[in-house]
Amino acid sequence: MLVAVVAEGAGGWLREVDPAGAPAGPPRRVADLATAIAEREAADAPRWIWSSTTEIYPWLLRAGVRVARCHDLELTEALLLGHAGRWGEPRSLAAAHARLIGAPVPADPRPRMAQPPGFAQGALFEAGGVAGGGAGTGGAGADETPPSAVIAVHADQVARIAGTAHPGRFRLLVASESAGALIAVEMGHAGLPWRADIHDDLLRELLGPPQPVGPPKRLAELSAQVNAAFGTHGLHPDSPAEVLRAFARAGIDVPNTRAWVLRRVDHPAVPPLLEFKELYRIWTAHGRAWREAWVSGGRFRPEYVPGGVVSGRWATRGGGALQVPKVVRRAVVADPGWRFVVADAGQLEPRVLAAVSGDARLAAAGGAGDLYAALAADSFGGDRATAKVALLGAMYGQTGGNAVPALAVLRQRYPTAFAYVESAARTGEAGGLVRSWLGRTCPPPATAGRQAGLEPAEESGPADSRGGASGRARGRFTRNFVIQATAAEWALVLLATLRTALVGMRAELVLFVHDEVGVHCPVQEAERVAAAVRTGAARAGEMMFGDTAVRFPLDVSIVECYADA
DNA sequence: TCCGTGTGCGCC
DNA sequence: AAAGGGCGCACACGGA
Repeated sequence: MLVAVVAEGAGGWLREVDPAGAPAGPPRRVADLATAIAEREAADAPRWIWSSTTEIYPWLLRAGVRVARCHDLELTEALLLGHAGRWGEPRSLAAAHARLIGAPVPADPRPRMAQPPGFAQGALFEAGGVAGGGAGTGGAGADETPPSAVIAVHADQVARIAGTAHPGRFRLLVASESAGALIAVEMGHAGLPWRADIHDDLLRELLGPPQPVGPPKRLAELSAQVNAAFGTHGLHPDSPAEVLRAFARAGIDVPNTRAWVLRRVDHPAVPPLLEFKELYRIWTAHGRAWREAWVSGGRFRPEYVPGGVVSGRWATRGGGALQVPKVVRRAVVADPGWRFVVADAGQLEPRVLAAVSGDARLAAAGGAGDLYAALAADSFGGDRATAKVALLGAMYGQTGGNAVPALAVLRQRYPTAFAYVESAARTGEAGGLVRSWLGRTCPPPATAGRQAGLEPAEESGPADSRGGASGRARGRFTRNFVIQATAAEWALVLLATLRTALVGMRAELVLFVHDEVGVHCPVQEAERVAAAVRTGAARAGEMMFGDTAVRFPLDVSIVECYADA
């Protein structure tokens, strides 16, 4: 069953909807929306249709209400607009409804910086003007009684989904995207356990004791060593311009000061410079200031943004939760008597390539525990490293360097898989659109390929098909998109499946980094959680690709500290 | 002083 | 000749 919902102050409106999207009962006004949703959830757990999980669900969670399923109209609208090649059009409920009735389409509101507790609800959830201020709508036609806009847009989306290239897959995409939105809010609500005392010890160990003024001791020492090596005073090692000038004075010409460039430079300033860069990074990006901003009550609470990346990967708004340096993960420690179950999907992207391309030979390799080893045994004379470079090169668009002979082997031995990524690249170079397995669509060149900025008067279209730099860049982008976006879908399906499996346990999802999930649970539940995550991975493969030889093995560990995973 | 851009590195 | 995809974040820099 489906129930459309719209908030209005602390209350709201509910109305049953049938699978085709038509109203299946009268609209019902409730004074206490959270309680009404909780009661209905306990009764038969319908799929809730609402404008935006990000807006409504934090408020429900704070009221102690969890839901099993939803249909997020905004996220779905974005997926459908993208599928139709209309990237960038407003996707709010108000905009979708305006398009539907031929009214002027309002722009999407700017993403807010942060959401303080008790953020106003009300007008957020209904299309502009439709709610009409609640009680005042008595004189309007019945069709405009809330949640009429929610119902109308949902019905329209159901119809548009049916018109996509693979409706069954697209439905799975919409369901997992919506589930991901629920999970993102729940993860932000739960937070990642974070031990401030260990974090402090770690910072002191790496950076030395804090100084009354300026950087910690170790950083000051390294800075002095760099200056001594250059014969300078007051040079700031984090200033690329100053470092470049210093190298130039020493007769060393480097294009930039990136670590991998400096590593090949023979000069006494290089070792302390490299160490400085590494530690300075930790001090500025994950030091005390960071912790005071993002860690509270023993939990790191970033804000996740599902679908924040065009490929469908999540992003974060503040806190950098997807880039916590490995050394800093020592501060992520389970509560007493609890554990982390951390699962990492190994070799996910090459396995996805094997599955989506339907290359039987590559799929056979993908049925093994180590895909690269199987690939090496099959076609590279047992040379695993070369096999890996070749496959990664094919997926990222590398065509030169050491990988050339290996790529030729790949092309000859796995022509179907090779053709899959080559086709995606050619489509992108010609200005076309490519899609993930479930139907997420890449942005058009006007949006995505702006980097090189060489575009003359002709905007989109096959302007670059003859091979300009920006055309090739877009080819690499679309080549990778079909893989990365499908891998993101697999991870999302796994996450949604796992979430359902955890219902009834005390276990909580607390971590999701592209192809890695983490669950915080009592030690007694750890084995059950580990089994659930393995089952989830197998289910995700089946739900996405049906009967395929490709396996998606997980590396699962049960640890007290995230750094040990 | 403010703010947009560039640089460089963290993660996958 | 070589040629790598996607992000977030903090700082330095430089123009307004």
